[in-house]
Amino acid sequence: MSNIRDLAQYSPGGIEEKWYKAWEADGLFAPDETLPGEPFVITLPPPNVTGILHMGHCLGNSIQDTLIRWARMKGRPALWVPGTDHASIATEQVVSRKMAEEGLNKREAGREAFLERAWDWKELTHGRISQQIRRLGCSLDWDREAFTMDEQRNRAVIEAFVRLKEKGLIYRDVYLVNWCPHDLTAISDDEVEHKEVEGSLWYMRYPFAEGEGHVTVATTRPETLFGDTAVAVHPEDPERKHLIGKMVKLPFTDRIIPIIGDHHADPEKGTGFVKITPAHDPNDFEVGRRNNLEQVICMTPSAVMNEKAGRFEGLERYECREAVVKALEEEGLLEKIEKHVHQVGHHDRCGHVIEPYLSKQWFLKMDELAQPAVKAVEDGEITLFPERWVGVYHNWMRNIRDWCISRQLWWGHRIPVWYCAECDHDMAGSEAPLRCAACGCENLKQDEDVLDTWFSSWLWTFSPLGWPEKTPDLQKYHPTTVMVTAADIIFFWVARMVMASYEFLGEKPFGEVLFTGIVRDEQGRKMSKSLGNSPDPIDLIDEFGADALRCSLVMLTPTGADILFSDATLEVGRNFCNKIFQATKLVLGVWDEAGLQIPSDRPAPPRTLDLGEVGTAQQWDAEPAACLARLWAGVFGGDLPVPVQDEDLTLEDRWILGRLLQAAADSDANMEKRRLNDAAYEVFNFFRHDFCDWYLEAVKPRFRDQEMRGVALCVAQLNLALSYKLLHPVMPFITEELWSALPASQGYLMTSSYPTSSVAAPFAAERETFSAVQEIVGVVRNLRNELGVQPGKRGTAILRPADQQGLDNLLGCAGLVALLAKMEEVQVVTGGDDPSPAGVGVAGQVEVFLPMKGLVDLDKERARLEKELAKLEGWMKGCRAKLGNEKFVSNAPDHVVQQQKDLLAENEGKAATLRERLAALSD
RNA sequence: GGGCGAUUAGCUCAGCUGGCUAGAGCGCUCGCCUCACACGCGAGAGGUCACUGGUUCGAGUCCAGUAUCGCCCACCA
Repeated sequence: MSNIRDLAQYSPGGIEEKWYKAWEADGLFAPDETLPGEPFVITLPPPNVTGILHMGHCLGNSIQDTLIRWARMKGRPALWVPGTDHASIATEQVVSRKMAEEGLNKREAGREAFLERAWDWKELTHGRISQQIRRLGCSLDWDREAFTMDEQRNRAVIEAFVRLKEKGLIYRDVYLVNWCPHDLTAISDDEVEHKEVEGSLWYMRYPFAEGEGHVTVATTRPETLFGDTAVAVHPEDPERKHLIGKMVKLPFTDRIIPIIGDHHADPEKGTGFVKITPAHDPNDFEVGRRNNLEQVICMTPSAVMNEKAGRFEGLERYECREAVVKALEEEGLLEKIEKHVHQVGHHDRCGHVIEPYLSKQWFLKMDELAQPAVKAVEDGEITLFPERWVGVYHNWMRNIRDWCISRQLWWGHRIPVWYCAECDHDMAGSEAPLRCAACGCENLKQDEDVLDTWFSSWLWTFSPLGWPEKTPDLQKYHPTTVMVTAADIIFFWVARMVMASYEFLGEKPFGEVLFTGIVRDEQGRKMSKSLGNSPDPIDLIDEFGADALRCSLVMLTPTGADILFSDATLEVGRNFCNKIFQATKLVLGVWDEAGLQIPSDRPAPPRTLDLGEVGTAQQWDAEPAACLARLWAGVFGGDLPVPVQDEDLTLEDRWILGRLLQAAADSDANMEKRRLNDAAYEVFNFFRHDFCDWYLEAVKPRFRDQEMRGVALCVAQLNLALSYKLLHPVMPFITEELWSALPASQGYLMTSSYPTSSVAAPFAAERETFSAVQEIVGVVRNLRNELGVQPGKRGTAILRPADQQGLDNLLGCAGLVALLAKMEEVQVVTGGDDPSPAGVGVAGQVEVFLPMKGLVDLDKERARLEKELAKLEGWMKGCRAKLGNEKFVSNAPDHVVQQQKDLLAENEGKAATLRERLAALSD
């Protein structure tokens, strides 16, 4: 970026595309198999090909890319496998809707035509989605891209189905399933969303078949009475058990049904009598099985009453409900109506009320599959983060129910089962069999239905790696390292992936699961397409840049909590990008003026960078120049462009190097702990506050000095370079761009080293001195502001340390204090009378005077001092009480006690100064 | 009905193993276009850490309970 000095502000436009293309063209997204480290592998949770990506995807993808880039830089073969999900029912709905908009009907068009449309749609959305992912900067290995319904994945699905069927875990049964009358398909338990609904409880009378009287049953669904085949009472119900065996007449029909005894009936609930509708209620279905009751279906698949409803035939279920209630009332069979709030199941995809419906479906037995999956999490073989999800996971696993895997849809993996037209024998396989294995006839027909979309997703850690073939990828990269996903699909997906991997490969699918929060808008609503409150990430990237978006998302994402998202949060990231840019601009400008030369034939820097090998704290302290040279070689390769002696390294140089190495170590430690937000914040704060606000301000005079600037430039450039390295996983584009602009850099930042460290940061003494300087500068600035000194007015500040050691430390810092506090002169004195009139403050053990030549408003100054003194005294009172408490002194660790003593002494000194000052002012 | 989470400055949230005179960003107030940056710099104001008890020398941090909000699970009498 030769024009870096010409740009007023950082602008990501163009830069992002440029680098993404370059990375891809140079093959940097593929795992570098020459690296010795342990592979780091993620399979991207495949987005649905239903539309475009939303903010939730951006969050998850940013986190994954951050992890992958970090691991890659640390020298591990890093593989991130892209893919998309066919999303059976969701896509089918979208495509049907599109067709409806054109006046077409899915069923009239037919299966083939519909599938053609669906594939077209898939092509379109896939293109859009992969474009979005690229814009975000995700370093996915596109050569390994997979689609849950492509040929390879189809083979995997069929293989899985056939194996499970042969094992006897897949069975077909007539069962009461969750049926969506809108989409006309069965769905799994997990796709049912329970919502609270204000309904009513209707008390209906069923007259005895013989004689007078009736029983009263309470129901929330009067329309299902046409499916009733019994009334149940508890077998030990003393009030009612004598009625068992009697018959009652079902209103509006000519049927009579028995009163039976079944423990499902609760004497305490309702009237104690329960109508039993085996074909329309899950409990009643069980009761019916236990008691061999007839199953009477009284609705069509669309939830319209059928011929069993007599004169109510043809009414939609809710119309029928009203009509039945009215009719009951007219006939005196309605005893009462109560308001009743209850949970009603809705289809999570279309929102329609689920109808429990009797139909023949394929199921997968789950309890056996769940065993190893439970054990893996119990044993810590797989860790879930945040940990609280472990309980949720186990609770589901231990109460697992069989999975209904067939769907009455077209878009999906067609169930690989063929039925014999003669004997109804069924055969599973990857291809159509020639003849029936049972009777030999050749009239075979494939199942019309498709598999639940999650039946392909649950293979996702290994199907993209080539399973069922034993590919090299599968051997090298499975189990994967980490799965990053939102917790709302822990059952649909995460739990099932664990089961599938143990079942088919005998090993875990991943070592850890990282649950992200849900992205919400400013009102706290979940961002969703239906609400229309999710911005198009492309628009945000256009406006703020991908780095800004990623940076804001990662910094805002605490450990798995939901995050509120708004444009304001993006400004943080954008502004930070500009800050990095500006700091670089300053350093490069000075570099150019200095005309320092970097030899072009220097060696390349090593692929890994262990800061501990560069120097321990002791080595840095003893021979800083040598350590600096090693750090330079580790980051840039080759030698420092200027000779550096130990004494060339100033206080601020040593301080910033110490802080830099500390930030690097902390940042990596936080990445290891998956506290990405802390890692990002660490560098953010280091760069913005330590490096820009203090270091760059402190070295500006040296930057203007021909003799001095060489060393400062080297230190500054190292700080920039290491900051880029630390920030690259989160903000890949701007860091790559600025890295390439550094005179000393070589190669791609993306595949350069990420610093690691296990040693303490150096320059402890210098860091202490510098923070004393910071405190003094703070006090001077505060005095200037509080006393209303004009900004342009540079006066004299007088520092009076408490002791000789303080004096020695400070003598060399006077210039630095003057520079940073914008004073003409800073004097360091011992003893003597207080300068007066002057503003007074205390920084640690140092008294700070700002002589004001009669300009001070005495009342204002007194008030200021009193306020400060009061605050101090309040604290000291508490502290003395603590130190006076024998138990504290004997029980608390020594360093804590000592720390309190030191603080007290310091504050007592401060208070004394303030009191003296107050007394002087009162004279 | 069962379970989980949240409750800290006006707003959004950090605060990981108890030692904090409780932090950040945004917003607000005051002063600055200081030769990298107004997407900026400097200085401030602002909090009984939801409530009640307990453990402890010491609790925002641990325990018990209460309240409010949110989420998940559960067979819709």
